[in-house]
Amino acid sequence: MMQVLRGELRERELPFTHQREAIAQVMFESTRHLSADDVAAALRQRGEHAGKATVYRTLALLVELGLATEHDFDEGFKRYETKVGAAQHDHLICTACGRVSTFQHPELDRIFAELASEHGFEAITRQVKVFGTCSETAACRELQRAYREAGRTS
Amino acid sequence: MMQVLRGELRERELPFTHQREAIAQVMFESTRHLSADDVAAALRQRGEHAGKATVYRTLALLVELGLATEHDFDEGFKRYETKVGAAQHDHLICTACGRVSTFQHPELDRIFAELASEHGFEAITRQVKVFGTCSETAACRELQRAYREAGRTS
DNA sequence: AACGCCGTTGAGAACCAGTCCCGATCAGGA
DNA sequence: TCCTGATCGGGACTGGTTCTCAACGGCGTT
Ligand SMILES: [Mn+2]
Ligand SMILES: [Mn+2]
Ligand SMILES: [Zn+2]
Ligand SMILES: [Zn+2]
Repeated sequence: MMQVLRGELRERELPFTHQREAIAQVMFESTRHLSADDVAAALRQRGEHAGKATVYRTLALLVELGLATEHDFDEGFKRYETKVGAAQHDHLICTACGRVSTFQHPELDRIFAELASEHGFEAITRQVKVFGTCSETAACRELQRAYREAGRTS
Repeated sequence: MMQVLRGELRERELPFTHQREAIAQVMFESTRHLSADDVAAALRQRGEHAGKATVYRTLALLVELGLATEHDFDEGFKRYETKVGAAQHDHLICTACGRVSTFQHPELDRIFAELASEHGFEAITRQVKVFGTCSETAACRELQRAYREAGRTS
């Protein structure tokens, strides 16, 4: 797993440093959406440390190498997610409780491929996010009801 | 057109101020994706003025009222776009030249409606963005070629 | 037309995620 | 082991956005 990173770095003649290894380790071992602070905290928890500039630089590098993706869930900061051994998926974000759930839809790949070729566009990445309210908590369900009623009358 | 704003504000018992009118005017008269600075500049050009706090507050209000949408095209700041008299659409963003083009796909609405009901989710807004390279300029087309070749070999 | 309530406005300070600086350190090939 | 160029990191800095709070202005009432 770490060999993937080693290989990508060697290919570009970039050094495989302790910090890059540790940060990649944190990313590869989690399936969650981690902020830069989350990564720094995870490092501390294993007795490692990296300056915040290095954390940001390395996360950007992992994205560049195709080993992670960057997300903005409208929280005021970015989150990162491993792409190693993970299926492509998109996100549903609950604006009430903040929960992020994922989905895969078999038709989306085809649709975006069609769109790109129609527009003479070479698609590299896509961001598909649906914001709304989930039904996990009573508060979220309450907001769902309120929103549906408002939609009917306005 | 301005009556739409007047009505939404009255309904919520919010005052219809000169600044809100001027900023909404700027938004409604443009079909482009405007930053807060763009809005302030457009105001200046018509001899009007609003403090930056007011610009941000009013843009957020227009989004809240359903009269505008907010976009993040990874430029480090947000952009806003009128929703009054505009068809729903999504965006293709060229990471080489920054151009943003739009598209509509007839199947997307159905797909997101299905997804939402499958997940017990009440969808309010969606953000669909495709990042890549367009074919508008020679530089963009050059990057398209480079990217396709890299994709074949890596 | 004047009054009064209360939300709005605006100049600037504050905030904060992310970037930059640059001297010390390190990876890794010779 | 040596050498060199890239990386690291603490802290300063940036810039978009939000906050503060006294002055102001809608707008319903009288
Ligand atoms: Mn995810
Ligand atoms: Mn648009
Ligand atoms: Zn929820
Ligand atoms: Zn382009």
